[in-house]
Amino acid sequence: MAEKTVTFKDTIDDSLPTPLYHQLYVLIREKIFSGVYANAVLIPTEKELEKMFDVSRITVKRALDELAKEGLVSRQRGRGTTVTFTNPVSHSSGNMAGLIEDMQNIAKETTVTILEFDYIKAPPQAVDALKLEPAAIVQKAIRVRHKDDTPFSYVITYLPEEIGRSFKYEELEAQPILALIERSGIAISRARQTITATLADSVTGSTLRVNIGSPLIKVTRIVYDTTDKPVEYITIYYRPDLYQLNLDLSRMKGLQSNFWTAIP
Amino acid sequence: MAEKTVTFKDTIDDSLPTPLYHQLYVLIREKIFSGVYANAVLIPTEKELEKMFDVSRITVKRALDELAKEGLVSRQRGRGTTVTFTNPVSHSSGNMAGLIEDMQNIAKETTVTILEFDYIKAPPQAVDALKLEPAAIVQKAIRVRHKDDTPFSYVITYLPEEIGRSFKYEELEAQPILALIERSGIAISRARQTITATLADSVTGSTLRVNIGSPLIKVTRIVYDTTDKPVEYITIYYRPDLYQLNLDLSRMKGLQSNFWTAIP
DNA sequence: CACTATTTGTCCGTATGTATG
DNA sequence: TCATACATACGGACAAATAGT
Repeated sequence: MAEKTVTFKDTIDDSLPTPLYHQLYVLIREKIFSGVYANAVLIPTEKELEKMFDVSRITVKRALDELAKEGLVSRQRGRGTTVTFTNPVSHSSGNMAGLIEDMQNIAKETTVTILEFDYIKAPPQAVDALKLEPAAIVQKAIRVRHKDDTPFSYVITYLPEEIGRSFKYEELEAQPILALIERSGIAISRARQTITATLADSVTGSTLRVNIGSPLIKVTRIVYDTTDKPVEYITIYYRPDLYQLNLDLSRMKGLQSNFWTAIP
Repeated sequence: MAEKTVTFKDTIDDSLPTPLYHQLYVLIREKIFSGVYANAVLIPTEKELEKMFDVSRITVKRALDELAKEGLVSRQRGRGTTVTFTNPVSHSSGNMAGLIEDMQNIAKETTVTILEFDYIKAPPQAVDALKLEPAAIVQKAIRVRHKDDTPFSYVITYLPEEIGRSFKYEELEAQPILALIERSGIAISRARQTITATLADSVTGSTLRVNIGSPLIKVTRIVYDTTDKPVEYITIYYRPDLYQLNLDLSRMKGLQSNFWTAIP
């Protein structure tokens, strides 16, 4: 029986744009999040990490200091570095309705700031998604959603002009956009959503208060009405440390539910 | 009516670990992927970018050179820099069955390499997910899935020992792991899956052939049998430039399907 | 209560990479 | 291309806090 014992040796790469201390920071942080370094346990000492990754102590120290600054570890001289983060284990929150209903619950617990609200010539991706004429006008809105004063999502929406005109700037602050769309007499039937990962740039990074180059969950969604006409094109960036997408799958009936959970 | 015309001025941040040329590279790349800079159009000249982001020409040049090296743009002296990438617009691939069935289709079009295969003392997150005794033994396997010789996913699976022992190392190369679990007499009923974003570290980065610090989609899944006993704990890292998660949502019946699509 | 090994905090000198003008 | 400034990374030295003998 072939049971190979592969020693899992992590390495960091010197021939890359990202600084070593940041690579190390990411690597250790990932171990904390994934539970390899569990809460309250001592992680390897500076000297050990120095040998493990073949870098200088200054580099190790800086990586650990950054982790400490983010509150993921606590450092004490003479003692070592301990993890101060309990990774959120599989939340078994009960089943929920679909995303559309769920979004209205999120809206109740969070606040919205509007960064941009404008009618513009539709950019190519909006023309494509909303099946518009090339020079069509769309309503573009950029909103940031906060929970307890911490921003967790950056939302760009494009609506066909006639739908956008059915509500005012001020209403967007108080109500979810799907509710406003429905109020204008449109019956929403389905949505197609794509989930991927990207890096924070200067705009999303500073707005969501994360470093440029931090990972973000990117969700793109096109919402259709009952006549299969696209009525909303939306792009959302989520902070993965604050929000995650959960899916419940079932063999019998296909997907059951999906919902976002806050990470405490 | 308050129609503010917000000039969307992107900036890059000097007070950050990532080099400026790399921040600029990420920023422009994102514009290309999102369709702001569509295929075949000229992007701003070096001098314009220099002024837009308030950096030196050397920095701009390096960012554009990196984009050219990746084949996203084409540079011609005296002409400018043109985008040579068509962003994949909403694939309307027909509806599909749930993830469990879909994975078997993926298996047919791709190849698997096993990096690690071992029986080890369960790490804390596996103990928690699989509801094991603290010192229990689990089968840990790390596999990389390729499509056309390009790696697109890095998969870590943990199985309770008795399930793992029901098949051999060699079988894992040929068959999807869920099929092997079912063959051992276990009836799979449901799964809970969490999707988030993370950064490539040295291991995932080099295996998936992306730079350290590149964004990756991270999926964590716990699969349960019909008695609600967890039978598999799995973590997958996907390259977001090659694979995306798609969800079809419906107001009436909850989620309809979810599937991964390759990006051409 | 020292004594000691361990571990982190602070500092220095130097070499290299990044970015500006 | 050059000169300059700053960040990154290295090796080393010493100080201060901690835990165990």
